[in-house]
Formats: sequence, C-alpha cells, structure tokens
Amino acid sequence: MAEEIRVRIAPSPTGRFHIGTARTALFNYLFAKKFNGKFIVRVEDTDKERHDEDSLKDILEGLLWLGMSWDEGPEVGGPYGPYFQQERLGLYEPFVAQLIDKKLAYRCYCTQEELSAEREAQQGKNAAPKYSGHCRNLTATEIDQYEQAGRPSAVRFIVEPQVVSFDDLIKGKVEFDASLFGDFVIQRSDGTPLFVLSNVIDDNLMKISHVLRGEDHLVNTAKQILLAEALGFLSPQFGHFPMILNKDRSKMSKRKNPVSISDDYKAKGFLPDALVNFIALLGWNSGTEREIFSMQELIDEFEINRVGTSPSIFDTEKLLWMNGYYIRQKSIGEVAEAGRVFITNDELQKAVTAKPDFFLNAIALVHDRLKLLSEIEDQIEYFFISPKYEPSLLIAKKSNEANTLAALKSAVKVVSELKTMGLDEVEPALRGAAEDLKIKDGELLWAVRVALSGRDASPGAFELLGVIGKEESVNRIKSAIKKLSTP
RNA sequence: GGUCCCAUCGUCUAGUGGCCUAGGACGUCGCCUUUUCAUGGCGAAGAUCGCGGGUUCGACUCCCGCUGGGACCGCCA
Repeated sequence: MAEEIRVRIAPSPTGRFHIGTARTALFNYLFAKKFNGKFIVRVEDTDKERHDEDSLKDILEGLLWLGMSWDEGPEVGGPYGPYFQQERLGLYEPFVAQLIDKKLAYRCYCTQEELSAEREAQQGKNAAPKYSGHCRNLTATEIDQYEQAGRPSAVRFIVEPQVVSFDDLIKGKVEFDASLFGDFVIQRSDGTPLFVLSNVIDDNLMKISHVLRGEDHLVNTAKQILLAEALGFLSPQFGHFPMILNKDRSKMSKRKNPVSISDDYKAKGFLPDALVNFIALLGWNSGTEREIFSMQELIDEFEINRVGTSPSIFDTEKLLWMNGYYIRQKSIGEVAEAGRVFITNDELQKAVTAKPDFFLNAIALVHDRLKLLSEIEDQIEYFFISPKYEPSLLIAKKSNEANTLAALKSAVKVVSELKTMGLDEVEPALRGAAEDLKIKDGELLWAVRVALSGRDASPGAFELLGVIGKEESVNRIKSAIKKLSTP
C-alpha cells in the first residue's frame, strides 16, 4: 500500500451530478479524510463530443454543496496537474508509443463499418462480441498500403489469454478470463486516449493509492491491471461499490428516478447534510444501530470493509423523513435563512423582508411540520396574507353552523379583551368562552383555527393567535363570521 | 448469448456456526398527548433468512448446485 492515501473521483462531464456519482465521491472523500489522505477530482473529458461546461459546473458545485471540497483538482490545482485530461493529452502519447515499441500494442486500421459488421455477425451467432485480431499480425507491406491509402488507425492493446485476478477491497477476490476480452482499443484514430488508458496512466502519475468506484467498472479493472503491468506500473488497490438501483431493480437512471443532485434535491428543498447522511447509509452502516451522522462523524466512523456487497434501492420515503429530521434539528433562524430562497411569490417575499421577526415566529410554528424547505412558502403564506377558504371548513366535524357562529362571535369578544397574547392568557380565555357557550372546546378552537389559517391542518389556535396578533386575529375571525352568515 | 457481481421484513440494513423463537430504521396500522395537522412517546403487523442439497452435535452464517436479479461485453466513461 502506498504511504499516503490518495483517492480520486474521475467524473466525465457528460450530464448532471448524479446520486450515484455523489455516493462514490462521498465514500472516496470519507476514506481519504479518515486517513488524512488526499481527495482528488480529475475531470475525464477526453471525449470532446460528449462533454459540456454545464455538467462540469454542476458536478463541481454539487460536490461543494454536499460539503466535499477537494484537495487537488479544478480551480485548486495541485502538484500532479493538470486535472483536466483534455490538458493532459500530450502525456499519453509516449506511453502508447512505448507499448507499440514493445509490441504490446498495435495499430488497427479496421473501419467502424468493418467492426460493427464483425460485432453483429458475432452477436447473430450468439457469441460474445470480441475483436477478431484482424490487424494484429499485419505485415509491413500491408501496413504500408494502409498508410499510403491514408487509412486512419486506432491503437489496440494486445491481450494474451490469461486469468486476471485481484483482491477487491469490498468484493474480495475477483477473477476474469482475459481471453474473452479481445484486443481492446486504447487510443482513438484521432490520437486521443480512451478511458481505460488515460485512467490508468493518470492514476499512476497522480500517485493514486486506491481506486474506489462503482461496480460497473469491475471488468475495466481487469483490463487496467493488464495495462498497468505492460506499462510497468504498480496497480493501486481497487474497491467496487454495489450499484444503486431504481425501484424495479435496474441501474438507477434519470428516466426512472430523480437523480440530479441540483435539480431534484437541492432545488426541491433537501438539506445537504441529510442527503449526505442518507447516501452514506446506502451500502454502508456503522455496525451499531445509529443512523444519524454528520459529515465529521461519518469520517470518524467510516470503514471501507463495512460497505456491503449487495446493491440497494434508493428509497425516497426514508430520505424525506431524514430531511424532516434534519430540518427539526436546525434552529429557527437557520431554517428561515435556508428556506427564504424557496419563496417564489413576490408579495410574500416582500412581506417576509418587511417583517423578519414575524417571519421567524411563523417558522417556529411550522418548523416540525416541514419535510422539505420548499414547503415553507405554502406553510407560512397565511401568516402574511389573509387566507381564502370555503365557509363550510369553519364548522368542526362534530359541530354545526349555529354553534360555530356563536363560538366565533364569542371568540371576537374574548380575544378583543385580551391584555397580552401569551399562551397562558389566550388558552384559559378561549376555553372559558367555550364553557360559557356549553360547547366543546374543540368546536370553538377548530373554528378559530380555521378562521386564522384557512387550513384544515395547521398549528394550534392558541399559538396562531399569539403569532398573528390581536388586531389581525380579530379581523380574521370577524371575516369568518361574515362568511358564515352570508353564504 | 458469454463473463462477473449479488440474494435477510415493502425499502435501507444488523447478523462472520450456538447470544436469532432473526435486531434496528423508514413506511404502514393502532394507542397516548390533543382543537386539526405535525412533532414526541408507546405498541402492533411485517422476513418459513430465494430454492435444493451437503458439512456439522448445531446453520441466516461454511461448501456445491439451481433459480432469480443486476452490471459489463464501443475508436463512451
């Protein structure tokens, strides 16, 4: 094992920052931090046609949002840069030349058409698609002819029949029969390297000690070990995490699940700490019954050998619960600050700005009802803006119109006479009013609560009165009376 | 089709031969607190540990086979 723990995530900016990428990043991050190692970001953008700036930005911002800053990589740089493969292109050529020199690789002049025809033929016979090795033993004159004709050539790595085995940090011993691979391409005909190649070279050049990635890379690992050997590199240690699945058990995808960290989670009002905590539990557990962990606690507790081997389904229900839990743990001020950006209604936004303390008081009442920050707008709206509702809502289930009307009228009187809006004064006053009318507390309290909130579900009448205040409350109750008596 | 990986409540999971008549969490249901909804507290239902063989005094745990699911088989990463 290398002396210093150096791990990396190697995203290719071809799409939004994904739940699966986030989890791989997290485990890498935890592993690095646990051992005071380095967490590196290397952007694998050798495929010019597929990558875009937006994706890169989304990935980098997402990482930061989740609380994972990198020790080396884009923007921060580092001793083994550049950290964009696009800027490292020149580095790979000598290695390719070296492989060709040593007759461990060769130029392949086959065209895309020839190759796909070959593949189709093989699949038609139900055989495993594998390169025939057509160009492997070309004579010097044949090569000359191709070159004269200006045929472009890719470079293929020679795979000799053998068994490749390695000890995976989480899967244990894994073996592959390399004779099934065929000679694979390591350099495109335009001279750019393919993932298998650039990945191995960069990991070596960047002194990566552990490659921790998704299980979908398991076969690549065998190929990369072969390449590393041919190049004279010492392979890093490998560890492959099981996949995260859709409900139907297929590989988690955009089509079937919300997977974008920024669009589906950040924008919907999820908290980064909740997401991190939840994602960490997808495949890992502490061995205790504890489930709530801050990032620092995860770093302290994380053990790679406690990462499971079986895939897990992403369960939004539990994430939602956890998000609510994290919201409840935050102070009113924190929730208010984090939640403000989710208020889209201009009128409400202005009202909130005008009355910051009132906003805080409102948040205090709805705090433990929130599962998402984005629910704040709907939850606090009626504190600022008189509610609209059907008059019939005012009548409690076990009450009637006459009782409700009487209750509301009595409430107006009682509330008007209140000296303060403290709970200890409001509560006995309203309960007393109900008693005087010989109706149940609930009949009166339901009506008052609806008059104030316009909702069938809301914080309690006493608390609402306290926050909304005497004058406004009386107005709302009066307007409720008007609603009921003039249908 | 081939290769590899995987298989405990609906879901995330604990479990490394006897502590398991299988534990926790989410979800579901019920009760309590209560003016509603949440929160909080208590409780219930929910897994013959995919199936079949072994090994063993004893298997959720070890071995083999089967079945099922997934991933990978590109001049994508």
